[in-house]
This record gives sequence, structure tokens and C-alpha cells, in this order.
Amino acid sequence: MTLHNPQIAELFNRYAVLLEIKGDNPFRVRAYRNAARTIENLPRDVAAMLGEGDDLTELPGIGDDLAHKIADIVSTERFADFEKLKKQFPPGLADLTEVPGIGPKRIKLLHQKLKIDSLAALTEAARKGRLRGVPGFGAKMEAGILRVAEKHAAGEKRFRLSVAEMVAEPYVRFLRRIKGVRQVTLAGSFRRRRDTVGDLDILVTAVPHASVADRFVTYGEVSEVLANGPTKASVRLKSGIQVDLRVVASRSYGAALVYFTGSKAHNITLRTMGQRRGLKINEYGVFKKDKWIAGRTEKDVYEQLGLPYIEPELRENQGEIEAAAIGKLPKLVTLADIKGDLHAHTEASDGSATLEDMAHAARSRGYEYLAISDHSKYIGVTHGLDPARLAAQARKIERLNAKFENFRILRSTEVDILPDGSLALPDSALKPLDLVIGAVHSKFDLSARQQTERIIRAMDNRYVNIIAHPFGRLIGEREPYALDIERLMKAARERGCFLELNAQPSRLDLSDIHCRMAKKLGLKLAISTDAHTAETLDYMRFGIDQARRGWLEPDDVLNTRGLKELLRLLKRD
DNA sequence: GCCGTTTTCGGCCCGACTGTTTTCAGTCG
Repeated sequence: MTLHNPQIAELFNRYAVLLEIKGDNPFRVRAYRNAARTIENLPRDVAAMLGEGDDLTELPGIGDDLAHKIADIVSTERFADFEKLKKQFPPGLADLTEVPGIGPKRIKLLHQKLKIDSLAALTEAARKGRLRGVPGFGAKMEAGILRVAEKHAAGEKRFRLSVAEMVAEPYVRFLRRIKGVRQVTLAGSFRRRRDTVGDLDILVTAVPHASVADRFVTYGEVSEVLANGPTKASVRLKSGIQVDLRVVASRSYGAALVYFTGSKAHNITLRTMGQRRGLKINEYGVFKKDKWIAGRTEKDVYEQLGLPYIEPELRENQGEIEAAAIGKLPKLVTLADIKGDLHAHTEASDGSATLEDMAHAARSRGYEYLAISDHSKYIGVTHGLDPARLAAQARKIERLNAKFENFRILRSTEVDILPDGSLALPDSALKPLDLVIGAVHSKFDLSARQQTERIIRAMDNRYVNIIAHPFGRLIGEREPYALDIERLMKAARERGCFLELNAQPSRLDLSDIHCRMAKKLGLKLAISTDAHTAETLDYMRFGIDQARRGWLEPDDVLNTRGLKELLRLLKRD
């Protein structure tokens, strides 16, 4: 069991918390957090990189010292510094950072004065009124701690992007109706289109004294007001989601949007760049010796740093600023580049629309093609097609196609990959199809090696073209299964196969990080909706979001090709 | 602990809100 990127990042983050409580150099703490973020977002496993002799110090935020530590962690599967430091503190102490309003300084204070070393001890002390004697702790703090104790694990919940949209849109409409409000823009990770968001950030420009924040907190869905100042407010909604508001004047709109869109790491890099040019950048604008010189639009802010506009989806401080500086930003794929959908279901299996309805919906979206890929007959899938029904469907598709001009339904199937890597349909059933999608819907608990080899074996079948939702994750419900994704991608490339970016907002599988990995490996991806109804063909935009976050350009995506070129690419030697 | 179009040493983004303070530290984003 080797340690992978997420575990190494977690070790650094937990180490940073302890360093902070210890009162270590805050910049050292930040260095560990930066390194953790770098590792977390790396398109390749550090263990694999080390195996191939890559120099980790070339990664942002990783110098000689951390490179050595990472190598040690990978080879020993232990983080010695962390284990040593951990011994100096009670095991539950770091959990206290979960309580809002309690940070490293207060944790240290509580531990010294009251020997509080866990969430349980903290709530016990609050209940008995023992916190009152500690400087900085009053009635409000005590009540807040008890409230957290009641809800307990209420925090840390993230929401799917599609869910966040449903919460955000009516709130935005509510804010637009407030007198004096000019622009209302959703920022934060929502605007960067992360697959999940922890909270919503809303930026408002308004005339002076429009008292937007005071109205903001009166929204009907608000369950708790966390903060309410003249230009800034935070609430928690009944749905559990936190919403932060920021109000600025129009001339600060661009600067505030950069600030509020983040990511935090992207902003820090921009501001540091500004410093070197003698500029101060904050949410109100770009300043030269206290003189405002820009900030009305985002473009103006980047321009002051000698940079072109950077798309929000790229703002993760993962090389986008360096790429911008040398004019090498990717020209990101857009919804308009998509020429068709390569994975959709009908009522023949578990979909709800007819073949005709799906074709009509695809044509009305301007597509040149739509693959109908109903499930194969296999356990766990209702109404899967056996060879006879699949052949009958293909004949029906041919009859329909005869009526279309400039549009074609592609005969396909989403065939189950059995635990041993064989397929749930015989070759004779696959051969006549335009494309075959292989998918895993069972035996999620294989080892990474077994699961990888199972899927590679499926790709050894010369009729298989695309592997659907490669990790099988359901966001917030089911973890991705173990998989050696780099090996799988290389195997796909060698065989002339492709992997899918499933655009269902509950899947988004492959993820943004894996999109970037595929691009680096020269593997094209299919962005497919897996639609089970006509309307959900619109989920394509969620797939596009993640592809853009993964730096994909039109050329990196299979279904940006016209029909003729697509069929040529699908042909396996 | 990282990093360099001022620097291999001495910096490290910047500002708002809260609670409890009698002028601001701590926390958060």
C-alpha cells in the first residue's frame, strides 16, 4: 500500500495544524499548506514521478527540504516529523480547529489554562461556564461552542455544483431586486466551476449606502446570520450552505471579482507579483503609491501585471499565471465546440425518452450525431438489451437515420465489463455497432491492480472504443474505486481507445485533475452526458466545466470532431 | 520552508468582522 497524493497532502495539512498550534513560523506553516495543495492537484502520482527520477523541486512551493521529505514519506510510508510532533500534543487537540472562531492561538490558550484537549472537553467546559475566566472568551463564544456541539459534524459538507446552482439562482434574483443594486455576480469556487462547492460567494456592486448587506440577511431561506457588516455579510441557509456577500463600488468591480473568485493561492501569487512591480492589489483595485490606477474590470487588473485575462476555471495557481506570462494559456473548449453526444439512454433500457425524442433533442441542440448506448443485459441494470434487442434497435436507428439530413444516430451500447474483464455481449453483437462503450457497474472493491487490469482486458477487445465513468464515483455518495489511472490512460492510448468524462453532475468522472493528466499523456477524452432523458442532454455544460478546469482545448476532446472525422478516430486499426 | 527583473537573505497578500477590548488580537476568506 503505497501512499498516494491525497494521503501525502493530508499529512502535510495535519502537520501544518500542529505547527500552528505550537506557534511555529506562520510562513513555514503556509509552506506546508502550499505544498499540500500542489500535491493534491498534481496530475501525476508523486510516487510514480520519483520512480522515474523526476525532480520535485520543479513543482511550485516545493524546495529541497520538502522534496526530500516527500521522497522519505514515499519510501518509508511514514512522515517522521509529523509523528514526532504528534507526540507533543493530545490526539484530539487538532480537532478543535473545526469550531468556528477558534484558531491555533485560542487552542493553545485553552490547553494551557484549562487543559482542554478535545471537542468533548471544550463543550464540557462551555457547559459548566468555565470558559468565562479565559481572556477573549465571553458569553457569545460559549453559546457558539455549545451550538456547534449540538450539531456536531455539521461542518465540512460540500455541495454538488448543480445543487449549489439551484440554491444560488433564486438568491441572486432576490438581491437584484434590492434598490440601488447594480451587478450581482456569483464568484468563488462556484465561478471556478469546481465539481463541489463548500460555500457560495456573491459579489454585489451598488450605489453608496444601498444597505445591501442588511437586506441580504433577511432572505427567507436564511437560518442563521454569521456576520453582518456594512460591506460584508455571511449567512447559513436552511439547506446548510453558507453564503458570503461582499459589496463594492462599481469602479472596484473587476478587482473585487478577482479577489472573490480566487482561488486564494491564485490571488496571493497575483498580489506578490504586484508587489514586485510596486503595486498594491486588493479587492478595491490596483494601487500605485495609494493612487487607484485600475480595477473596473478583471482584464484591467491582469493587464497591470502584464498578463492577459485568465479564465476563472484555471485560477488554481497550478501554472496558469506562468502560462499567461509567456502567452501560453490554453484556448479552452466551450459548449459551442461540441458536435455531438456519445453516451445516451432510451426507454429501451433505463432511460425515459424514446429514440425519436432523443434524436430530436440532440438535433435541436445543433448536434451532428448522438450515440444511443443503452445498457447490455446484465445484473444490476434494469431492462438491459440482449443481442436480439440490440440488433432490432440498430435496424430501427437505420430507418430513422434515412430520414435525417446532416444528423446521424450512432448505434452503440454501454456494455458491462464483467469482473474478469470480459464483456456482457458477444463480439458478434458488438461488431455491427458504430461505437462500443465499456463500463464497470459491479465489483468495485477490487485492488487497484485488479481493477486496472480488468478494464485494460476489456480494451483488448478490438470493438471497444470508450470507457465510461472510469472511476465509478458518485459525488458525496460513493468514493471512486481504486485504479491506476495513469496506466489505464497509457493502455487506452496504445489501443486507440478513449476515456469518458461523464458529465452527469453527480459523477463528473473523470475529474478535472484527470483531464489534465490525459492531456499531458496525449489521450483524447469524450465528454458525454449519459443522458437518461431528453432534457439532461443539457448536462453537457457540466462536463465542459471540468474539461476547462483540466486545461482541455477543442483538439483534446473527441466529440468536437465532425461526424466523418469522429468515425475515422473511432476506427481501431 | 520557499523564493529571487531589488534579493542566496530577508522578506513572505490584504482587508473585514467579531467579541470583548478600552485600542485590538484573532479568525476568516
